[in-house]
Amino acid sequence: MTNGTPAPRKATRRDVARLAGVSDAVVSYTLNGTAPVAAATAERVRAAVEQLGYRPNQAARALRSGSADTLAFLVPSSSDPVFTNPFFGEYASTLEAAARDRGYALYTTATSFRPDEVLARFREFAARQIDGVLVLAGDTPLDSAALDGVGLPWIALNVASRERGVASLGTDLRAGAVAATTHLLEHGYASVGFVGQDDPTEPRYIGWLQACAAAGVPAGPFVAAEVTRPGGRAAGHRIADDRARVGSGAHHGGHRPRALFVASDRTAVGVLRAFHERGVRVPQDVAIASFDGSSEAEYAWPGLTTFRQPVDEMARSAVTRLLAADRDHAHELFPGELVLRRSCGCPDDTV
Amino acid sequence: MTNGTPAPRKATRRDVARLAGVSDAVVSYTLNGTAPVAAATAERVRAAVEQLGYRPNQAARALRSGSADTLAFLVPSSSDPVFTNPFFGEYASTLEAAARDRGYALYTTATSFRPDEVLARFREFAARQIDGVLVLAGDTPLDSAALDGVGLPWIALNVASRERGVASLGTDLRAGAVAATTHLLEHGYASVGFVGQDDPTEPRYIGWLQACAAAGVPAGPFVAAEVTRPGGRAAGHRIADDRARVGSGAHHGGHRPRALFVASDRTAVGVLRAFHERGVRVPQDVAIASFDGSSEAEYAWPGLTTFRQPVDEMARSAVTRLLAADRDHAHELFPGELVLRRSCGCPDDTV
DNA sequence: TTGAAAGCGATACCAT
DNA sequence: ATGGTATCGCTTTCAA
Repeated sequence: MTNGTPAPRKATRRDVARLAGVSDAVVSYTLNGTAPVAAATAERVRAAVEQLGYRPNQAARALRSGSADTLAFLVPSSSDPVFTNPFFGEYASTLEAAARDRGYALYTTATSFRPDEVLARFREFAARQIDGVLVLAGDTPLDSAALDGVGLPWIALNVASRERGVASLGTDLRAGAVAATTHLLEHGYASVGFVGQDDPTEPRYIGWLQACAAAGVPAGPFVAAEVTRPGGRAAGHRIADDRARVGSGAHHGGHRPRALFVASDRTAVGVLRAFHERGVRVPQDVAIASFDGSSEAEYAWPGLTTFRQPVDEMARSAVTRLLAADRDHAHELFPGELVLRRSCGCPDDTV
Repeated sequence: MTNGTPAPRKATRRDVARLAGVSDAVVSYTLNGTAPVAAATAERVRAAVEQLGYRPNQAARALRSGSADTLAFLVPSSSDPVFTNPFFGEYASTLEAAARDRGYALYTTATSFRPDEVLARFREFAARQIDGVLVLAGDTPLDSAALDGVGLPWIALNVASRERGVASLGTDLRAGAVAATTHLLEHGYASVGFVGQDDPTEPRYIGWLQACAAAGVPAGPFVAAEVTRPGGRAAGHRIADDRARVGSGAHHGGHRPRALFVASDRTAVGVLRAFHERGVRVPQDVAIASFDGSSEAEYAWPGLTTFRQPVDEMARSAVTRLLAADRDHAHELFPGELVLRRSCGCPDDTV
């Protein structure tokens, strides 16, 4: 096809009113519960609606009421094949369910991470009478002042830390890093290295340092890697070949670590790949714990021990807060949990 | 937050008209090119638009014109965590770009696979003045008559075969199965087994049989598996333990095959997992080729040789056909290509 | 409890 | 080339 029939001239509210023998207003009252309607009248209206297969025109409703009963989910992405963000699918799923539960539809849109593009999307949303925007921020820098200027409520998802004036939420990355690193240490490995972004202010980096310090072991080595599978693979090759160089903030390095905290599942999958290629065994030669709890950690080989981000809870909270009458500009931090699998040296894993 | 300012009272077309010193109509003419406008006038209008930051109200436009300039992407999913369809992300990405290129927004929605739910979504789309629907069908049965009744153009994505009266497209699964199986045979393996759904009419199953027949080798064994990672894992365990039973249409079985054509990457990832658990080496003990060309095949270990579905091309074609003035009810078949990696026994792979 | 009617903001037809 | 204006379908006062 494209299939499609000349459309049997859709019934309007007026048709319903006539058939039920009432005024237009009463139809509205009945359907929206905006005013009391006699039981008998309501019954006739409902029958007419049924008979005509009447569905209120949402465009008219939006025009009149200024609300399209729709939320937008905006996914800025730095790489070209958008929706590349691994969290996208998981968030989309729950956000849609949560929005629908509250009578809203969800409108999903990708964009480049460029501030002017993000702003342009916000403007488009406003023009479409959209009621609020959920932004999957990740590491995208957001120009909150400009976005606020559009006049749409919005909230940032997947954000690491509080920023003045922006509503946001995210997993407690630091605590997760502590949990993962500590677990590795409890296995008895003498030290734990870190693979992740080269950013000394990053909470996972900080958590790793803290856990090492708390255990009284030297932290290291630090191996810089992009948050991608190729980035992880490159880092893995450097480690396997004992070329891991000391990155910023590293305390020592240059020899292959016995255990590794990798800052994301994507990166860890790349590291695993590199290790396979070089014959480095996990966990026998190097143990690994990673971060995110995404599905790619589950079926990796060996299964990745990983700190799970509570995406569902975060998504539901995001919708609730976005729709709340009394809006806050807080940053909500969610706890996660460590999922144990084989890669850290634990005996078995469920899948 | 939720952030949001009291909204600086949005400018309407009337404000623009007044500021530019023209009538409402001229603003429309200028912006939409619906009628000739003097260059000087147009300039004044544009300046006013700029100055006021005017954005046409899309709800009003939709009400008046009957079109929201929006396409819907509907993803029926059988499992509860919706958006579980592995193609979802890839399609969403390209569909959105293609729609945007043509001035349409894309509205993404998940639903259960239940026919009445799908129908309900179509009705909702119609009420929202949506212009057309892209349905990611997969193996979802669609009640095309009922959907046509809604009066919305629609097209089914990811469909295996032509069905009367429905516009659809999909990869040539049979040809892909032939290519994958044949490649395995060319490696010199004496026979090639099949892991996939237990459905003798399935094109990949048929293609597998055909390729074996063409090479003059017995086809088998056939191992039934759900199109999921756990399904693949279970099948993999049966194979590794030499418990692979003869499924319907199988020609022989009961001993571990030397090579395997697996009908999807998801399934293959599960098989790989099972083989790792049992110490079956790929490709030394069993070679594997799979189907889809998704990103999970790329970083699996070993990298999966897989038949890539041309998702991008299909998505672009879907949008084009959906928007075409002269709608067809054809089924468009796309060729794919075999991506060689290590799992089939090829020497190396790029990643 | 019900009805009449005034818009919401844009489009497009009909004049001029 | 430009200006009036009816209209899209619905919500919501205001009166009755």
